[in-house]
Amino acid sequence: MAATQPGLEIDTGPLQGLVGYAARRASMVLFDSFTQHMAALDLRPTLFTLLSLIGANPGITSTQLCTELAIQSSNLVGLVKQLQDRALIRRQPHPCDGRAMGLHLTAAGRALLSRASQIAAQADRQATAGLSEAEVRKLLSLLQKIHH
Amino acid sequence: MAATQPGLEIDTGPLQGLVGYAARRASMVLFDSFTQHMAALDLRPTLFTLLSLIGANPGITSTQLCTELAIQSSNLVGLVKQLQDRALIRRQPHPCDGRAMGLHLTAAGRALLSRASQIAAQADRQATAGLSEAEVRKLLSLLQKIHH
DNA sequence: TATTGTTATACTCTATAACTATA
DNA sequence: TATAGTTATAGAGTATAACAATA
Repeated sequence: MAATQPGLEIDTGPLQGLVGYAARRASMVLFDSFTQHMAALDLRPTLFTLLSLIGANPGITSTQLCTELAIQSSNLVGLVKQLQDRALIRRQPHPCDGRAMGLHLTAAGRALLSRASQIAAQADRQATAGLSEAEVRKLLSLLQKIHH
Repeated sequence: MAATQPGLEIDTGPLQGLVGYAARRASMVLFDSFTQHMAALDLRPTLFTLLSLIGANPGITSTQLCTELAIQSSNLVGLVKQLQDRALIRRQPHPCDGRAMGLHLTAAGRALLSRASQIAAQADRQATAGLSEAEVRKLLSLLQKIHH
């Protein structure tokens, strides 16, 4: 007999009531949906996030991105380099701070972001297909309350 | 003048309406709270999850854990080894499948899980302190709808 | 043949420390 | 002295492929 009996229910024990566990599992579902939908554009969630923020905030600096996304500046370097190597962004000296570089989308970056935004919205809708529109809005609002 | 002006608002652009982005950011807050509260017990979220599932399902196998948590079996090996090295679990031959090993908590594992469960609940409450009890229940329900 | 568990490997993400150039 | 950005490095998390033992 096989050890794994498909019908057997697993008790999640003390994990059941934890928002942290539920949020992590839901994030995995959303992440998988995003990755599958975005495969053709070769954009991981992190790169899409960066592209979105640079697109919406032309001239934003690495430090500002780090603060907004709560990531370490040392970890941002490679990500920005990837976007630059793919010619999706360009770096310009900051007008009033010689240490900083402002980040801007290229035309290719704008085009990719436009397509990627639509795909990300589709991936999001698919992963939340079991929820009504009102539930999605409520969920967004509750998650944002935790973040801010 | 510094490039980063603290008062300047960042536009999150197309990320604003994405449940995936909101869930990831909320997960980060919950993860940080968990890590801080659990530092004394030296339990990462993953190890706590494993300990919880083994505690609630004595004799559970690696394959069952992998299915439940949606992780690869090759990645589970090291995690189980850590728990075993810390004498929190023991492995017993499965009664009716010579290939499988049933996982069980030791007395030390039960004691640690008991303390850790309380701390995890505290961490969860702190990260969701901005929500009412009804909102937390609603949030849990919506997140679980996405997962299942 | 299929499944359980394992090793090896590689890529991503994350965290820390040390460094440079400029403010 | 503090800040913007970089390099190097190490620890987790995650993915695939290949394998031995057993079903």
